[in-house]
Amino acid sequence: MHNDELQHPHNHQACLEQALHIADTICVKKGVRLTTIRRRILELICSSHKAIGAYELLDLFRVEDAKAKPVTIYRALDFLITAGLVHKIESLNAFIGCLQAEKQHQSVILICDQCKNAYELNAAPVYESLFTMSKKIQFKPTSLTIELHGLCVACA
Amino acid sequence: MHNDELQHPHNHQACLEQALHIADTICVKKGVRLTTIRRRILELICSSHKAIGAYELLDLFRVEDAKAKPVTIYRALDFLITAGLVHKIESLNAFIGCLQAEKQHQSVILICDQCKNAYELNAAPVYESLFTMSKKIQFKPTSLTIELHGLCVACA
DNA sequence: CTTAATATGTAATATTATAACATTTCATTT
DNA sequence: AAATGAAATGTTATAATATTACATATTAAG
Ligand SMILES: [Zn+2]
Ligand SMILES: [Zn+2]
Ligand SMILES: [Zn+2]
Ligand SMILES: [Zn+2]
Repeated sequence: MHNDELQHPHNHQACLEQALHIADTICVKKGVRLTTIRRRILELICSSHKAIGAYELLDLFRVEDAKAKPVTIYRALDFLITAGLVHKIESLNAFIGCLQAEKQHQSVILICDQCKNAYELNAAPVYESLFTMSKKIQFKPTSLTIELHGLCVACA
Repeated sequence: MHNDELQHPHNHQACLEQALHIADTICVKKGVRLTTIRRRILELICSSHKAIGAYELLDLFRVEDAKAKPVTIYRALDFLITAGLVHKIESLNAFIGCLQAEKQHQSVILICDQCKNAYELNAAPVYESLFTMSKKIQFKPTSLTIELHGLCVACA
């Protein structure tokens, strides 16, 4: 999966399968359990590149499990985010699957406000620059959120 | 007001007065109305450098107007944010006053997760870098959120 | 003063997220 | 295989954040 594929039609079935396969591998490696529920919710999130909200996810999940509750979704999200398989987009209160969870990455999220597709772009120099700046003022960084809204090439 | 003042004791009364004065000026220049409510809410936000939530703000505002409702706060926030006088910190669902509203600025927000102080640091090169990246993939940026969490020098 | 636009009041509700405690499932030890 | 303890899930309730809709009041302009 390359970044540019996300802006164009692509074989998304393969894209999804890869994400799930990587998730399996990572969870085995980390010794954590990608249970049926967790895996299914990851699958729902990765079923497109659009950012999806927790309650949208709940609606989808309820197709199979009519009496699922919000906390089911939030627990799975918590697990998936901690495992690095999903990212929260703070400015949307929505979630996307990570397509490069297997490797350490320093990414920014680009969000098309028209089509809602969101994807990560590697931006190591940006992180470098920010960490250098914070070092100068003796600020100890722990986590960084970078979200760029706009219009993708397809929607512009 | 210099950035480093925010990490150290400073004359915050002057800091607050300056923020309100700049707000007055900007609203006159823009031909918008900084009403009593709006100005008071800005004053409450700027009463410290800690990020403050809408309902915290409501509690403070209710000391003077016992029957104020959430929408009063959200309307004022909407106005103040549009005017560039306040920024929302997406990763906290909280708000801070902007100390450089009079000039165009490209800033990142540094948030100390211990003391909750949050302040803006100019980071034009970071914006440059991100805009260059997005240009390459023909993404048209409209807005950018950069929030760096960590520990400030006082809390480390 | 009248008018139209803007701001505020008021009530209800939508959306996002977590707390608390019971029960079940799973892996490990005996 | 049974006992144990930890992790996951079920269930109910509620907290926290934010908006909609419509009525009334205030303001600026003609
Ligand atoms: Zn990622
Ligand atoms: Zn788009
Ligand atoms: Zn100050
Ligand atoms: Zn600012």
